[in-house]
Amino acid sequence: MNIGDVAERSGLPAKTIRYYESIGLIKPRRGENGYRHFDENDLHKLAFIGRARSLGFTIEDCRTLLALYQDKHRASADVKRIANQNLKEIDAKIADLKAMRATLSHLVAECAGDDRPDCPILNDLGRV
Amino acid sequence: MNIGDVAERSGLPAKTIRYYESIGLIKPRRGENGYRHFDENDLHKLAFIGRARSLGFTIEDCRTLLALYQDKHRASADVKRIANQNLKEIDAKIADLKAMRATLSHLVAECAGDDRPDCPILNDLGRV
DNA sequence: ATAAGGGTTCCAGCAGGTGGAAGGTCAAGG
DNA sequence: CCTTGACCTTCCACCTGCTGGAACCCTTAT
Repeated sequence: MNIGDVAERSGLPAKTIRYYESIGLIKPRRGENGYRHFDENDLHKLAFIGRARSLGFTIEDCRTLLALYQDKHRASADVKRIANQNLKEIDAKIADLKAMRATLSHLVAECAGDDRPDCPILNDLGRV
Repeated sequence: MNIGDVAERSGLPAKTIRYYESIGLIKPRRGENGYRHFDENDLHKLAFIGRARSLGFTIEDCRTLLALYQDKHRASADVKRIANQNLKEIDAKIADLKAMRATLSHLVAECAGDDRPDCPILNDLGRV
């Protein structure tokens, strides 16, 4: 299939697919007319990358995971290690966001109808 | 204080602080010798930006949040609306991260993590 | 024949920095 | 007084992960 078909089926923009080829993530064949030609394996790989990216894996993670995906003799432990690392990073981000949310919502509550110049909340937000 | 001091105290690299000046987030004074000179207010702003950035806020978000942070007469409907908008965005980010986390942790739990080639994480990622 | 709707290339640019070169400044030690 | 080394300055290039646009070729239908 052409890039438009595989774009639709994988959910990735054609531009992004060309970019992925340019960095060597996929290697579609070329037809007589120069058009890229994608097979089912390419489609699976693209869907794989798209999903991994949406789960927060970097391109380099994707490269590693794809190699493991293609390697029939890989150990699942390798994959699990990468996924667990990602999980840790997600947890850290959630914790940080929750802390920020608490601070901001407190600020909103304190802010209402109060025009005193000195605000302890602002001091807290900017604390070093 | 000089950029090195404020870098250490804010936890931001000196390079990043110069970049923040270049885009107008902070405006440190300059000494006779051309060195940037930072006061406590600059330091607080930098610490604030650093925290907001680490939570996934864009630079433009930071600009808005800083205005909120600096506004001594912030007891207005406008300021409250901005803060509430940011709260909504935080909530959306938390929800996204939680969804990502749920998917990943489910996959990690399913994965044996041993040296066998069968890995549910990769199987799931390869779904079209 | 022509127009629409694919496809191709390359070049530029976004956010948000980071690294390095080339050079100016300052305080301490010999 | 001079040198050394740690600081500071500017500028320009590079990074990730795309995205947009120009300029052009290919295919198909009318």
